[in-house]
Amino acid sequence: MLINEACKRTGLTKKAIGYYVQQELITPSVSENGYRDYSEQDVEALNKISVLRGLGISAEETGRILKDTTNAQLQAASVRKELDYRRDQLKKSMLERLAGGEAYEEIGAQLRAVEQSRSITDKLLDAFPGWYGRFVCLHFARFLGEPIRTEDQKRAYETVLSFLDNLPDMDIPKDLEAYLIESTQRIGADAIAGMLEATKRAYENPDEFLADNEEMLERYAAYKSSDAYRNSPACRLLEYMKGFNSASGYNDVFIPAMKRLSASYADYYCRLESADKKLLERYPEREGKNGETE
Amino acid sequence: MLINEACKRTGLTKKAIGYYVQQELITPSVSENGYRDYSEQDVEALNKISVLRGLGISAEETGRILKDTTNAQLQAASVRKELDYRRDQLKKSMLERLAGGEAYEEIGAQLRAVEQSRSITDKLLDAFPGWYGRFVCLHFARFLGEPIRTEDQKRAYETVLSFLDNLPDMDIPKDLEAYLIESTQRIGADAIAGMLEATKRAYENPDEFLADNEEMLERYAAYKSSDAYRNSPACRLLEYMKGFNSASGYNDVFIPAMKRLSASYADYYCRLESADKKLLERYPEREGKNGETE
DNA sequence: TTGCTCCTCACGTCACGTGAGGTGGC
DNA sequence: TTGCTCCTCACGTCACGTGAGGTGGC
Repeated sequence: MLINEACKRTGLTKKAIGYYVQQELITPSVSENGYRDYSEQDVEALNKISVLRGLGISAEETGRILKDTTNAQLQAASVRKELDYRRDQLKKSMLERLAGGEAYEEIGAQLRAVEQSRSITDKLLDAFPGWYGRFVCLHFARFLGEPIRTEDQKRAYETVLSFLDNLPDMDIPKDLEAYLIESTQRIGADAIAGMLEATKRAYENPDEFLADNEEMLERYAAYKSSDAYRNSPACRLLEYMKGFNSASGYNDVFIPAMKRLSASYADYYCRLESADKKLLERYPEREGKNGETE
Repeated sequence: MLINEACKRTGLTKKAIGYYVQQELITPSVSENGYRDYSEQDVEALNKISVLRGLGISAEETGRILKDTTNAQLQAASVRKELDYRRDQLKKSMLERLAGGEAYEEIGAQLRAVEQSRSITDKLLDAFPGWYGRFVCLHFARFLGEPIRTEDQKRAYETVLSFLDNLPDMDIPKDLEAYLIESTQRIGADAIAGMLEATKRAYENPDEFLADNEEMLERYAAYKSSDAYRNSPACRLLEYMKGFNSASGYNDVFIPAMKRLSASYADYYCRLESADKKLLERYPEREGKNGETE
């Protein structure tokens, strides 16, 4: 079909469609007279593009999402938006307070904290693949709300940024990476937030958690020491990541810097350690369930 | 001071400052050698600009806010952001659902509803001055979440848009407009949302409301029939608006179209009418407390 | 021929970023 | 002279919008 019909069927303008063609989000065939011929698949893709663009996703990321057969890209976009959204929520309340008479300086300081948090979470999401990146990103986002006040925090912030900038590619074996992405492609931001909440309750009341979930923990411990687990990709992935976290400096550089940067993270880490100790007393064969993401 | 120092003191880049100078958000003096000389006031303004831009306000609107001695512009920006924020909240959940496997078509329909709601609230905010615009805007925003499904709704939507586009300037007498803006410049989006909530509770349970607030209503009725009220700018403003709402077609065109556009608004209107009737029975001298904004 | 569609430039928008090339002050 | 700062100008970015001018099909 010609462009006018494609416009009618998608609600897009000629210019917009032209732009997507130029950016190669779609590649309609060209007839002899030079007119472009849009197929049904093109229209379908254009409708998706229209929705994704309307949801605030860039043309480039839209392109990646359309090409992606897993939905890892869509999940990543969703997490990015989730974080954007939280930041906008904070910004909106800042504007509200500004309109209510609060000083520009105070708001400015909080605004800087928000931007700093953003650069860290953005880099985290890029640094780690698939669901793991989404998890780490949302996990640390919770501790990055405080403005930087001391010189030590500033240095810690710089350390974190340069660590993430220089982090080598994880280079997960292809089969394990495929396993990671496929097995977790349905786990969205909401589900991750729920898991983080559950973990939080667990480490805040470790005794209660141990009592309430005894059966589940028993089964988990049994599974962890079974042969089926030891041969599973999940186990190999975990081993691989532990290795990466030691070798890359994640454990020795990144985590300590995060503790210096964020008092709330330091506090969390401390509680987690003591909760983990209790868990180890009960189940000595396992070694730190949450240890992998600290 | 020279531009480099202005950069240090504000955290802005040379190019950004240059842009604000070009857009005349600040107008530093120029020395003989052609160098610009930034004053303390310029730095102060630049710091404000930096905050407002960081909060997502456009350079143009930032300029209006800086020039405005009342804070009507800042309040309007805050309301606009409040609505943006709500839309983004909806969009974020749509993206989440898309990532969770929901169909593009369904999400697309909801997205169109969001955009339609946006064009109406934007026009409302522009059409009415000061606090009144903010109030009307947030008021109607509550009823504009539903997608347009029928032809009749589509026509009603077009009617609403063209009504708002062709609405004549309210042309409030200068003294009344100044009164309106000044007396309400501290009422932000949060406060308005609270008032709308309270009104909602009142019309949903009119009997309870009448019983619980008897004293207040008595005083209000007494005030309304006092000479002090009749000579107040508040009274004249109300009279003026009633006249405008009759003459402009607000009552006869806009409100009926809104009822056809939004079932939830029609429902609200109906409840409001019956609640108002009860109020009139009790306090016959008054004529529709909420009538002014329907 | 007329009216409509398609095409390809080219320039505009918004809020800057990134040089290039030239000048001024120490 | 060197190194640093300031200036203006031009072009790039992102996702298109708005014509202009030319061609093609009925």
